[in-house]
Amino acid sequence: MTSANFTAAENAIDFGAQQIRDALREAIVERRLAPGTKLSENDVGSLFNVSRTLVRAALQALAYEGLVNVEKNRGAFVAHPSVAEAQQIFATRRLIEPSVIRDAARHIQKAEIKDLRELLAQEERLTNQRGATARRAEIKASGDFHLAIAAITGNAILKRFMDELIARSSLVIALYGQSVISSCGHNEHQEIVDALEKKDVESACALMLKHIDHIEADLDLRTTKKGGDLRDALQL
Amino acid sequence: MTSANFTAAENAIDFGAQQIRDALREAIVERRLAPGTKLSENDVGSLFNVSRTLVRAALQALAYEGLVNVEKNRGAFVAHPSVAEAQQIFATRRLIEPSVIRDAARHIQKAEIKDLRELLAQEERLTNQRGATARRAEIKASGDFHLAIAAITGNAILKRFMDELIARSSLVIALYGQSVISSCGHNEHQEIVDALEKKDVESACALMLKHIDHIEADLDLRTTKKGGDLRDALQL
DNA sequence: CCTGCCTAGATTGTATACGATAATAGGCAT
DNA sequence: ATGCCTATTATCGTATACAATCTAGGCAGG
Repeated sequence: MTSANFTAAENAIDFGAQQIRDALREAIVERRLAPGTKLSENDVGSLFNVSRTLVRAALQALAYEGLVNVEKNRGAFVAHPSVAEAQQIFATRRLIEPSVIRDAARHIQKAEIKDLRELLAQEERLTNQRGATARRAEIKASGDFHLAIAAITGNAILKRFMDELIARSSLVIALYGQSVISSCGHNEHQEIVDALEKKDVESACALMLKHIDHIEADLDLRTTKKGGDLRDALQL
Repeated sequence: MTSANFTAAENAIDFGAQQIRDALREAIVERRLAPGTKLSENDVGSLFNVSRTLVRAALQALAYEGLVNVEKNRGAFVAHPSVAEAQQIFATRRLIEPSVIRDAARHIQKAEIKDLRELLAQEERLTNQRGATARRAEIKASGDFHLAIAAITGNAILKRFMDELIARSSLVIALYGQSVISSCGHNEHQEIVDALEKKDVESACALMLKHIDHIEADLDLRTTKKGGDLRDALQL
């Protein structure tokens, strides 16, 4: 095997299915891979210097998470959520996240509040930076905030559900988001942490709901499904 | 390969990964496969007359659902939820299902109430039957009731989350359930449907919460994790 | 010039082959 | 008899090979 001049081989890193999955996942969530992009097994495989076997495993996992669609005999594509899916994703978030933050508010400890504040600081830093990479990092950071709250509950299952919802939200925002101001108003995150610190459970809950509403309000879901498909065809 | 006297070969049905996954899933949920049972790739493959490739795909998917654990270089085993996991599963159900039934209560229509009543009738029929197969069908039916409610919301994502929670609940009940009376009190299901029919959202919500509490109360989670592993070793 | 069919190439679906790792059994020393 | 070590075996991890399917481009007919 030509282990000479490939970056992957240079670094001598051996990629497993898990790492491929994570790498693709991150690329999708940070929107470096546009929705609809085809993920050819060969191409991805040669990128990571692994056989199609591992790539397939990674793609199947991502398909289960809803981040890619695998069409039989056609291949895997970065998911392209329909308007209906987008609505369901946010409807689910509205159902779950208030419960999550209630649970988190009960369990939260000082160290965890400090961690959240650090995340906020990181977000602010990125907001003030400019450039594409900073924007991408900001997207991820704003999602990570919601995930950090889910992590506080100590409930691994809930955390995984949130992982999925946040990842898919990122796709929806990529497709239907209007303002460039990525996903989350940073201030709202801050207000939520303030409420958590005061152990004001109801406020935190209400703020979270309003926050989700704001995110969704920034979407343009009026587009008819047909129009979406047409645009899709043009993009491909 | 002795392709002569296997039922799979006789029926000449071609199994795909999806069908293998579903078959295993059903077997696990109906508790025909005890928690801890090893699912060897070779064995499963020869059972379905397919190569390990497809079996692996199915097992990976089930692993993602939390129904099997895959241990590196050791194989896949029917999941054996710890007490902590069991608590998380039910904690998550308590968080989500009230929201689900609230959403369902809003969207529900007459035809769907009728469908639910049919499910109840089916449950009752099975309760009155005796025999192992009837018990297994009853287990599945009682879970299907919760899934049917989730389906009413029309939210595919929520439905999938519930699929996972119900399936894993079945495992937990298999491990820690005390009374033989499987999982759900049938009466409670009926009361919930009654409340739904009256559009009494709050009652339905409260009943559901109480119902989940009852299911969990029937568990014996005092068992130390160590004891569980010991029993596991004996069962194998 | 456009439309429909047909062949060639590319891509996925599945099976198999080989290498790596962990479980197991047997022998040896204590 | 017991405990440790080693050789064997079985199972998993990954790559590759072959079959099936889809896509694209060209050619003939209208």
